[in-house]
Amino acid sequence: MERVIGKRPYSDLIDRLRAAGLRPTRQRLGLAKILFEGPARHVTAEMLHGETVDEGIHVSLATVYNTLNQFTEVGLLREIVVDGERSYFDTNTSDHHHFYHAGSSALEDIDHDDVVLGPLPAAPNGTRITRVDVVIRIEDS
Amino acid sequence: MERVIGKRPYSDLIDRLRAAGLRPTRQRLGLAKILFEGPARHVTAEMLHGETVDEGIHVSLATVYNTLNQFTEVGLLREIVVDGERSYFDTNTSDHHHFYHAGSSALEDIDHDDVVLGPLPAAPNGTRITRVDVVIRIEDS
DNA sequence: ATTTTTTTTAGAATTATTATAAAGTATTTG
DNA sequence: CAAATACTTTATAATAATTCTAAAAAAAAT
Repeated sequence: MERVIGKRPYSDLIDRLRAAGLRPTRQRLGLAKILFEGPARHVTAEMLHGETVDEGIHVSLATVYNTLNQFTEVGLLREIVVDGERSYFDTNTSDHHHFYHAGSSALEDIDHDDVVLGPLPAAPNGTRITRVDVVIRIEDS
Repeated sequence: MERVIGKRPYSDLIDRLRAAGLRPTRQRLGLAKILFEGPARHVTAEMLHGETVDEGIHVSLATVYNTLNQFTEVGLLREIVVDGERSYFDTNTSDHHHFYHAGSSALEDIDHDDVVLGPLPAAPNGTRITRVDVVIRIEDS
């Protein structure tokens, strides 16, 4: 994530939110900063909320949920479901797959090209395929 | 002991539960009958509980959850996670994949051989692969 | 600056599931 | 078989993740 020296620190994020039709509010900017600075990552609402507390940003848990859902709707995040308990949001929105560590519930990205799929079966009548998820479950050996 | 085929209606299920180390109680037998008679299917706890009510069997929801978990532990069922809200249990315990219909939340089995996977990426150090799930998400077109 | 629209928030509500502990049933033992 | 033991079921409470509500706050439009 390159940052141009001399620019106002949030201007990239402001533009990004505006482009997505979301008002660049204090809380959305704070969350976007945490999410999109640094390398790609996987967060839950609870994790993200914890980080806002650590940083002294005041954002309610409800807003964290709202924001994660909105960011997902506009394509800034991708929602991943691996176990039934909680939802993960992936800042890597490209087409890719996941390792799921059953013990720690941690996710790890697998590059799209590292999983080779043959031709997919035909979708049932009246439907079309919108996404293919491959989850490779791993355990400590 | 000789067993007369077709004599006692529950004897197969009783044997199956016993073999799995589970006492063949009235409620477990009732649930097993619903689950394992007829073709393979995908159920949630709520669905299965609804069916017991329809059949006039009295089984509490807690027991339905307990039983689904126990059946899964002993390999009589396979748990499938596709969206975060609820867990599905699949009476087809063979290695296979799924279509997930986003609109109706319905699952459909895909035969193992209908999804061809190339060589898998190496599991991270200290871990081993225990399962690979392919979920093909479909929507009405 | 005023109005309008959108957003945030605290807290209540919902949903799926698991825990608890008392009562019931199955199995084992004598 | 009956008594003792072990396992199950159940109603209910508890938990956890997430969404809803409606009032207050902030952003954008006028």
